[in-house]
Amino acid sequence: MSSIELPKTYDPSATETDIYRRWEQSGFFNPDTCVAEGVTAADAKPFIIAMPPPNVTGTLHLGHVFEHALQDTVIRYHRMRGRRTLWIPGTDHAAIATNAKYEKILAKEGKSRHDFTREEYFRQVNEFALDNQQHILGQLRIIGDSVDWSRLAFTLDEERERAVRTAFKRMYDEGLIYRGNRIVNWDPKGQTTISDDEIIHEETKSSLYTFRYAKDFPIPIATTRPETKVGDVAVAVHPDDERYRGFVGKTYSVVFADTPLEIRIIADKDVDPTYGTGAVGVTPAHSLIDWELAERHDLPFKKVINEHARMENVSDMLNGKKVLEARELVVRWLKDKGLLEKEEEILNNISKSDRTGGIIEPLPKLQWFVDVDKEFDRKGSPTTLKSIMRSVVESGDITVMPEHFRKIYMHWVENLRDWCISRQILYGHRIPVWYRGDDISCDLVAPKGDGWIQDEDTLDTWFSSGLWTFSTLGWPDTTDDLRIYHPTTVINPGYEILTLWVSRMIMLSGYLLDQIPFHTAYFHGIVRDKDGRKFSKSLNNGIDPLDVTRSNGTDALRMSLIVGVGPGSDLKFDLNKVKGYRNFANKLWNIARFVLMSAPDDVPRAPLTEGDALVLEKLAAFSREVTDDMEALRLYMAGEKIYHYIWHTFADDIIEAAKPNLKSDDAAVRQSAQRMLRELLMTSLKLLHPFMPFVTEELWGRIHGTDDAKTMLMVQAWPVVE
RNA sequence: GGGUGAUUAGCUCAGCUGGUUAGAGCGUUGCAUUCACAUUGCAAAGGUCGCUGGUUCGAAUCCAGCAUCACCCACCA
Repeated sequence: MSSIELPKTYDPSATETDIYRRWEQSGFFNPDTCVAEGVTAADAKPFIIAMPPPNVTGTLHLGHVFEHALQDTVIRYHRMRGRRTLWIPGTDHAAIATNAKYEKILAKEGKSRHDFTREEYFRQVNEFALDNQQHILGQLRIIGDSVDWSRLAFTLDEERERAVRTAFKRMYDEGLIYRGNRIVNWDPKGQTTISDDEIIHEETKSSLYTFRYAKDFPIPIATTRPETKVGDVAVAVHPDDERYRGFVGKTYSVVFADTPLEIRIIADKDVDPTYGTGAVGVTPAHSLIDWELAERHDLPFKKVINEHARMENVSDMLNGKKVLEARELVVRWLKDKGLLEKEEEILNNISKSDRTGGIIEPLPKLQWFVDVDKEFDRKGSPTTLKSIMRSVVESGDITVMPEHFRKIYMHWVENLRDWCISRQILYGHRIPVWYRGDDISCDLVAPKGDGWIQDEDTLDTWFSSGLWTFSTLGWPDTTDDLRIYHPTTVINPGYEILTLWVSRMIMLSGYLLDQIPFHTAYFHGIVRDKDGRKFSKSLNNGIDPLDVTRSNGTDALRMSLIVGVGPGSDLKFDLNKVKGYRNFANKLWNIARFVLMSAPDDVPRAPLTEGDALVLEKLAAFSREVTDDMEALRLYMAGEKIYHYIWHTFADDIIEAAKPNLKSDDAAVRQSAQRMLRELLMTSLKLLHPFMPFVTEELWGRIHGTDDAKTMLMVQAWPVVE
């Protein structure tokens, strides 16, 4: 073999694009191709990750690189391990977020969604989304994702639409999806309902007002939202409260803020007699707890706030006023009439929409829900969606990493309420239900005949992503893909979507397939800036990962995000750490340079000296140790160990010790050293490849040639077989 | 109000089921360098492992309590 000359330094920008192209063209990202080409055994154990689909209109941020570095490292390891390895890529239509983004664009042009027909508007948003998709998919290539592009999916494409409608219909037919008039979280800014999990709470100072509806009203009540009190129908007290017992059952007619009210006094044990005045003004239309109270006591409800957060159905004084204005007016009215007994400052939580920041108004609306407590038959015994979600985690069928998220999950499941899945935006999966007069039809397609009108609402984006692990594999058809690749092996999302996404996958996969969606849920944390703050537009502390990649190489960035970051823990992004791994890539480059210069000839059969044999034995033991870490998903450990071995054992100790032997007069000593160093280099490249795929593949190609795709490092056998 | 996690060198973090002088990277200081690599090498300084008790022959590691920080959940009117 002729000697190979390497430049003195490694230049990632000169090689990465070409290497990715070579990987992609080989077809080996697709496990079926690996089997067909004999790279992977046909009966190999499968290993599958369904990528958490990034928002279709998003741009790549460090959080993505972190998440994808973890997944790609795991995927590459298992592929080299000989497993039938599939990483499914895709994007999420992110209904509300995408819709909001597009409406902003329209607003800039002085237009709104009302300027278009529903179909035209949808077409435009979808086109916008798919244009953007190309952008983010290109970025995933830059960071080296070894995903099977032939299985690319989008949560709102035709195949996924069929899956969504099938899932909806099955659940509808079984009574697990129902339409009901209930209090929902209304976002006046986004003009849509949202689920409980899309709400964020912000602690704020508010005033707590204690007052009476009228002079002759016997019980004072307290509230932070006086304007809603025009919707009151009752006052609830604790049944054992001596102060108020005598009034229970009576009804009072009062005129409150010029609005006539009929207030009944009821007793309910949910009322805390020690808080405030021990009496609650009941506003069934604008408070979930009051709605439930009203149902128990058969009270009417009166809606006084509309979808634009303005007052309605009340006195002229308040009608049409915004909620906050109305609050001031009511307080002034109370003061004028001498009805305000106390005003104090308290801390309480304001609910806002996670997506739009709009202040949530609880409103009664006719919406679609998933019933998590309804019993249905599963193999002859009754169960519920909630109990499916509970049991697979409790039993350990699904492993949760780190373990403490299990508790958080279980606690969340215990307190779960029905899931509101209908949204009043146009971009998303339209509810597959049609109405004609009193007739209703739920099916995959519109019913035959004239006059059927489809439900106007669309589905919560998480409903479609909840089907992700199997909608990407051909479900509802019983495909080979589904048989071979489901359940998937690992899912690797951020812990912030444990409830929004992971729980829904468990629910829907459990119900529709009677399978868990994945065996292990490995949650990662959040990438923060140097000072531990979240990256945000308002702080202007954003870092474009592609800038980091350009100057340091993708490998260095990936490695800096993996080493030393345990499951579930947040990490502070540190450019110096990236630079450290850029230096490491260069160090490896020079190790290879030295080895190829000192051992230009491949002498695999040269007899080993005792010392060199010992080095290789230690290397084998080290490889086994690293393999254990990889199997247990301790990437942060494995990465650090490999780094340390290559730099401080291989380079600092072994190479230095070998130098005299390479110059020895004894040919046997020389050849032994040459063989030992070459084996060390090849094994090091293999061990490091999952973490730093580009530089290792580049070196491998320079040593072994690039003519035959099968010689690529990506598909070489891992140093430890079993 | 309930819950979870964190607290180890100047900084960022490892330290699994308790066992000899507590580790890494970065940073700092000193020295070296025509030798594969200055994107380098060698060496050094630097920690009473948040606090208080307990269990133990022995605890950064287990238990209890406390403190500070962060996060999650919750419709207290």
